[in-house]
Amino acid sequence: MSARETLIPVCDYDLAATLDSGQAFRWQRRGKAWAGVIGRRWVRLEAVHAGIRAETTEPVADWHWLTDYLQSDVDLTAVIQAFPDDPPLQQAVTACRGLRLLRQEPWECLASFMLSSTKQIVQIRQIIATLCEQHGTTLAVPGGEPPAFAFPTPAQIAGLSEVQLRACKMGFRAPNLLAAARMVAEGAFDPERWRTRPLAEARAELMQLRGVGGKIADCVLLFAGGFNEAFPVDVWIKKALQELYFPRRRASEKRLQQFAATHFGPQGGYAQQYLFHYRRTMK
DNA sequence: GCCCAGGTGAAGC
DNA sequence: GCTTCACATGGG
Repeated sequence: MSARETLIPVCDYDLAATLDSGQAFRWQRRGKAWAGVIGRRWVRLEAVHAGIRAETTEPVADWHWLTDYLQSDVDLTAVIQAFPDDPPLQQAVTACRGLRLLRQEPWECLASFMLSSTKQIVQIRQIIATLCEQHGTTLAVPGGEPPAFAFPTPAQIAGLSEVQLRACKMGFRAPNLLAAARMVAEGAFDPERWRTRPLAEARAELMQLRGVGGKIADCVLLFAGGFNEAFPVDVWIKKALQELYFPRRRASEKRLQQFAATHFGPQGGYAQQYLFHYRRTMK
């Protein structure tokens, strides 16, 4: 049975917080719903009482691509029970209950976070929107919807010049993205193979790319690879850790990194997302 | 104008 | 080892 719509039954899922939390950059609010692109499909999502209502352009027989992206089968209670039992984290969990991690497509996630360095989230969204509009494949959308575009493939980006990429306002990040796209297009880097390796190896593999350091690698490991123990340390997390866990004395960069890597356990990536969202939206 | 942004890499002590 | 700086661009 194919249909253009479905209901994904799920509870404890804050769709708005999840889609707007800075882990993915392509979701647009449309009233009570959200419009976006997953792979080569346009999608509209809306939180309803029984779960998440989804609508696509063409009829769909198997919705696994969407439930996998949304990670709607994850038992959030079990994830949160694996968190360390400390007051700051419990406070963030209480405030942001229902916040989830998505499972994104590896190339789009890698490229997106390569464009994220020292940019505000609103600006990252703008750069990526421009990149997709100018260089991504146009997708079919329902009547009345504005045009939608796929994220440009490695081959599409590899065929561009640095000047064309800089025209998307990505500045000094342009040569790094171009080099990565060319490596993928030439077969010198597989944007998916790292997911099958142990975390440390996968992280090292990603960090071979110029412009990918520890933080961006951790974002890709977490948001596209399902490495839930990955804990990206960015400026917001540094503020959160400093204020919540070291309020008396200033903690060094190294101390914060050490704490981040050891305190939060196997579901540290979820904990990171709660602390990140809490610090960014609650104060 | 000024400071900062989901950083990284290279150069300087 | 650790600290400082350049790198584009735009928001607040």
